[in-house]
Amino acid sequence: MSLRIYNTLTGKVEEFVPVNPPNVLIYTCGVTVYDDSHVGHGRSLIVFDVLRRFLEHLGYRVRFLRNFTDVDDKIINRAKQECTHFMSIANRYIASYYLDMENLKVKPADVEPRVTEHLPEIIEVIKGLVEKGYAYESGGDVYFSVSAFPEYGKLSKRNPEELEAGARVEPSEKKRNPLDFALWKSAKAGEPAWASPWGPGRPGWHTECVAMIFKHLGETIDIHGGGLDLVFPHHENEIAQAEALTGKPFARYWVHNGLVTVGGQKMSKSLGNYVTLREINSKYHPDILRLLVLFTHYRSPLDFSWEKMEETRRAYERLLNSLEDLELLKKLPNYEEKGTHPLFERVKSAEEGFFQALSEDFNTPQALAVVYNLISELNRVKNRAFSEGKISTQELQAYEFAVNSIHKNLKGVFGLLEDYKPECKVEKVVQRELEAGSVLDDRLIELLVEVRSLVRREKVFYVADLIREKLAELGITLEDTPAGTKWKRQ
RNA sequence: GGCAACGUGGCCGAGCGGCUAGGCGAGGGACUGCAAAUCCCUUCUACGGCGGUUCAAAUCCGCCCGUUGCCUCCA
Repeated sequence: MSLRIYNTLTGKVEEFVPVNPPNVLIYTCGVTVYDDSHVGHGRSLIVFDVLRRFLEHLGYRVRFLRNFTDVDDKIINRAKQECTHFMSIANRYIASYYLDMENLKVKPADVEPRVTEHLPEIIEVIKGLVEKGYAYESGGDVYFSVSAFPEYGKLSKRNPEELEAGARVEPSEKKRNPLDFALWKSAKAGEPAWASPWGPGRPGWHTECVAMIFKHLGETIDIHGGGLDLVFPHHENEIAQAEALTGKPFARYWVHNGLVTVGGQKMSKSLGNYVTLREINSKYHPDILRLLVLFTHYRSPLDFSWEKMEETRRAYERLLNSLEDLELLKKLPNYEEKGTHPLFERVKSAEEGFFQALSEDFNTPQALAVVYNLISELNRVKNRAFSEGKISTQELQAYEFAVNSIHKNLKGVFGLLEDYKPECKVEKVVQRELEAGSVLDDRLIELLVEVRSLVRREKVFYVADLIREKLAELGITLEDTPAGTKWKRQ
């Protein structure tokens, strides 16, 4: 099995062929650490986390980089506001970011480089560009000369003349051409600065990624990713610098995820319509956001709402119910049946369909549709077994096979159900804020459930209903099935 | 203004030349002591509009309408 994926550079879905298989080099633009991350960042992180897991599943040896921009205007401004050093702002939000990643179950990158740790490399890149005539020094700043790089605009499908006509590029007397962009900014008073051949200053926005990629991955990488909003100018400018310097393709596949919107508008700090990952995490299990993200194709816009979070939560619980009910089915009386159960074949073809969907431009919604079809099938089996009050050994084995298959793939590739264990209760997975020190520990609930089963058998239903009602008030839901009573925390 | 993308059933959301997406919701039924969970059925001509290509178009082409993104920092 292979992967076909949309390449922003060519505008087509292409066969994925790494430069040096089985190695795959991936770089994604990380965050600028001046504030908490929001759902928009979360989507990007989840998308590339799953893409990486899928490539690993395909047998590739993935080397994955995600950077931190830990010095820029916003960080400096924030530091000024708080009368503190810019590094303490950066460190604070890097710590915050790591906590979000851990909550979201996003695998750490192999290298997570910071701009401030790569000044020599960045200066090297700029020096090289100046020497080759692609960049010029002007009043302590260094600018990349867009006109020196004829292919400028090839990623974002723009041509420089049109961009100039747009006239929204801020004019600067230091620039020769309004499209030229800063590689090095001379330091103003009170700003962080590093020594350079052009005087004290700090790097521009785009060079850091180039320098870090050269250092940790090489001159040509396989996949360069990020949000759609980075295509221009950021990625365009990265290409210009990197390819001007090396004369080699910088990245073979440019992969961009669609943006998160709220009420149709882009989620952003400036509009104030953002929801932080921290808030999501305080209200929902991380799997819910992950599932929400994966229910939409990675290139489409995703409109976030709390209603949608609720819908997704219900869809998630439906999934868990079917997996968990394996334990109930095991309690039913068994009987022998001839031959192998057809469900075995269905599971195998579902698994095939799952990966088939992913290999065609990473179609996670399609893959989930396959999973949910299988879930429906399992529920039909379950329904029949419950109504007959028994299950054949073969069928039970097939059900277990299905549960294991779903669990394995959703966990390994989608990063879902990381902390799901068949013998543990669903609510432990879904429940976010378990009251600390609750007196309602599992053994106590099980005792009540047992007592209730007893009175039900004696048909003293008002007592049974009372127990169920009172437990419900305490957030414990009971469900009676032919194989016994199932309980969960709400 | 320029450059892109998108417009699918009650809502969300795949599909991108012929074949059931899927999720959520709503109504009816089965099961159940009652609930819940689950299953089955239903939700009529689902594919922005108008033309065109084709034996066949949601799917390709053209025009129009609408929404959004990028053009400034942004995942």
